[in-house]
Amino acid sequence: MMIIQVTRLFDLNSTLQSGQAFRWRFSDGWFEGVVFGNLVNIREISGGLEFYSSPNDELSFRPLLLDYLGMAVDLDKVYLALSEDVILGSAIKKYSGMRILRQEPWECLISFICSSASNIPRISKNIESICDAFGEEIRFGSRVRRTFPNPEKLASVDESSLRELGLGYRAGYISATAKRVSDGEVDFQKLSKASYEEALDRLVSLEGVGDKVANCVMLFSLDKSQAFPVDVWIDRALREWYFKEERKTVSRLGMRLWAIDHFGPYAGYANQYLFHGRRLQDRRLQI
DNA sequence: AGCCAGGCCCTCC
DNA sequence: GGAGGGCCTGGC
Repeated sequence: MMIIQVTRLFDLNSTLQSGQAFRWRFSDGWFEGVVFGNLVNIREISGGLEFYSSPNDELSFRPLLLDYLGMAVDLDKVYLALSEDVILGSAIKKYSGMRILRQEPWECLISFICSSASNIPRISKNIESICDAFGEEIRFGSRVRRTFPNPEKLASVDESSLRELGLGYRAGYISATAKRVSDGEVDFQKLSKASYEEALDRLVSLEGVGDKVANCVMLFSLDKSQAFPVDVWIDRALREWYFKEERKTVSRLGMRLWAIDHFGPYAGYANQYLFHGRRLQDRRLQI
């Protein structure tokens, strides 16, 4: 067990339950998840975080965890840049401390390929099934979870066995993308350093990856804070809160271009707050 | 029963 | 270039 003192603004709940990542489970006041090959239990305590990790010891895992949680970013600076926008200002106040995760790109990519025409419970189930079938076991006391399988592993299984997991038509996309990634066609390290446009071009060349999915991957795993994924929720939020007067309909691509221009280098944070706010406004949200 | 979902891809205009 | 239909599966 280890306790981390956190002086920075942070809210674990909204960070882990705002649809960015799909392997966190909440029970008895703790979140349990699998990141960087570790089974992790974490909870927020006053003034900080308490966590367990396995198989790595907490001392060596701590920097990875903080990085994953997006703790390197100065949220006050982000808020300062965004809060001129009145609508965002109130969302920021409401969900203060919600951070953008920095996830592992490969898992993030496949997760959002799975997200197409789906919903969070199903996506979570799909990802967990993939791990159960092809990942490697990790134990922590009596708890057992499995890692997310690497590109080589997923490239080696055939599409039909993915379909059997209930992935539907996404199985073909996953299979094709896994092959291209394991062939070395995509270098996530490189994409993380590349420009937004360069990374976008590369990602949308993959099967099952369009503008929305690519922007999710860039925002949640490739350090592109201006990335602005436009899904149905953002579509609604912008239409209702920003384009109320507009007569003609704006396309999703148009929305993304507008948003990056309007919100600037932290458009991705704006996206996350708008997304979260608009979803919570609906009753029947499935967390 | 039939529609629609955290989209993408293909076809056709 | 952009609108429209099809696509797996599950839930209402």
